[in-house]
Amino acid sequence: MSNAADLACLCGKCTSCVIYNRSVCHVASPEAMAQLNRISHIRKFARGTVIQGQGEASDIVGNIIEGVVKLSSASANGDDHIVGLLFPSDFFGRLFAEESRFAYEAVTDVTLCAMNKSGFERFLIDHAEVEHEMLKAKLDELDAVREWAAITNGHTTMQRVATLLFVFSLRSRNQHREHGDQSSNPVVHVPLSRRDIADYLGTTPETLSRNIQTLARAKVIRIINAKYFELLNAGELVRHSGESREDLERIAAR
Amino acid sequence: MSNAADLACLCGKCTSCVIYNRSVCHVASPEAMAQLNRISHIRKFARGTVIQGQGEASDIVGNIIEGVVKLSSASANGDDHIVGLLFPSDFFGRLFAEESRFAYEAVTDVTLCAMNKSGFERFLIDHAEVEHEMLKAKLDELDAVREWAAITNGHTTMQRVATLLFVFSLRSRNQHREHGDQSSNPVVHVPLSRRDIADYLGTTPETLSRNIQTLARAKVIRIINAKYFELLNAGELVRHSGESREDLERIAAR
DNA sequence: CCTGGACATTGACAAACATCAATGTGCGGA
DNA sequence: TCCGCACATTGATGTTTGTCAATGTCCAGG
Repeated sequence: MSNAADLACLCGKCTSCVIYNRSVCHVASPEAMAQLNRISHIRKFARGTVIQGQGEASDIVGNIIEGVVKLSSASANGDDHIVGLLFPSDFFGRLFAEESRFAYEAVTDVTLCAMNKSGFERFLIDHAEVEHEMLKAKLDELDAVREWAAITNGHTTMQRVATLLFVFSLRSRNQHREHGDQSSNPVVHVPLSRRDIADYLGTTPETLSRNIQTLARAKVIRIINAKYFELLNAGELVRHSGESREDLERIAAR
Repeated sequence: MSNAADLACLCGKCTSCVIYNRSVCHVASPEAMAQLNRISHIRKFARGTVIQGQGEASDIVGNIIEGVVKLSSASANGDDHIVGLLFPSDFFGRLFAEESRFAYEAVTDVTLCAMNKSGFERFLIDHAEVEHEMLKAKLDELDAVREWAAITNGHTTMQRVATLLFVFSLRSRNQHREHGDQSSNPVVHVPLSRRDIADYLGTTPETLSRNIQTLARAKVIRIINAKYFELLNAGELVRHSGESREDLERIAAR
């Protein structure tokens, strides 16, 4: 069927889940949590796995525990575009629809807290407080998608590249700080291939590469390897993005 | 305060409202409907009015009865982009947030079924069935925004222009048919200025105009005036859009 | 350790697009 | 009705970007 390894739920009580505080689950009552424990199970998907194809029946939903999932749409003429990226604690899948409008693909190895779609839909009927939280999360997501659309739309490729790098630098800040070297420059981890980044930014790998190299030559970043960058001059990166720092921080916070 | 004329609710019972069947209200019970009648009132805004500014406190929500509202975002460097258009039966405003991330502006004269934001939020607590419908609507909207982002992102300006014209032709089909002349070609009404269309498509008025004129020279459309077009060759328009007809119809249905 | 293949980079060129500037057009107010 | 102003169109030009092709680099598997 799928490349996923199905396991029994290993997370014990949801309250000890690593993403509990950031996911919609945190508003669930103890009774609701117990029911969530019953209907959810951990599933792992290897990097590159198409978890759900575009137009396929939507039958699995849940929260991302670990890894990055890309949401993409292929148009009639063949080229596909990434319309969203999902990170740990983001909700995965499409509720209340027969099929998924977009393809979900694991960009890194992914761990999912998965539930049967209709099972979770039934759960929501009895737990309006979770559905309420879901609505709030989706309203936030809607703003974020629109905001990202405004960025990819009217800006130069350089501005989009700078925006993406800076936003990812804010997101990976915590990980970096765990290493304890506050003195050195931040390290930005972008777990996407050049093609995926290009698809996300609405450009080509060639144009993207040229812009990254330009930033490197200008000593704004240093390319450690294809997926890791050292941020040498955050102020310059913000300047290249054409956005205000506050806007960038709001985008990163999502 | 605002340019709006405030009136007592003229729509009588919500069940006779012109957008009742398409709005979230249609799932409300008689009791809920009575309460909606109490907390809502009709407001009218003249073309060009900024109903809610970007970053302003969000205090008014509701349904659009008539007219078109644009949702736009101005970035730090000054240029603004239209990230969405709202049509009759669409929900207006941002629930569960202190301020609005985007500016709402009346593109045509607009009639709104308006409610106080916190009043409607309190209403939703007691009426989970309406909140449930709201969630479904927002999930659909999320798909639509992502789909539109995919279109504006990786396509040429001509493809975006053709897509917009064809989608608007499907939306204004009903209006046209009311005139009774099924024999003649469909008339497409685009109630936006060239600048607004350009902002929506992520291009400039000049490039937009050139593409429209190219379509006219190719006898795909005929320009009646700045906001009305006669559709001479729908098949060719679809071809220029680079999308399949099914995809375009789904986008139009929203 | 070597090798093959996928991925990233670089170069040269053509196409699409934005910009600046000028001209045309239509609508509403005097 | 006429006028003025905002809006739409058209033209000329430079920049950005996509495309095609070649080369370089990194990593996994033998």
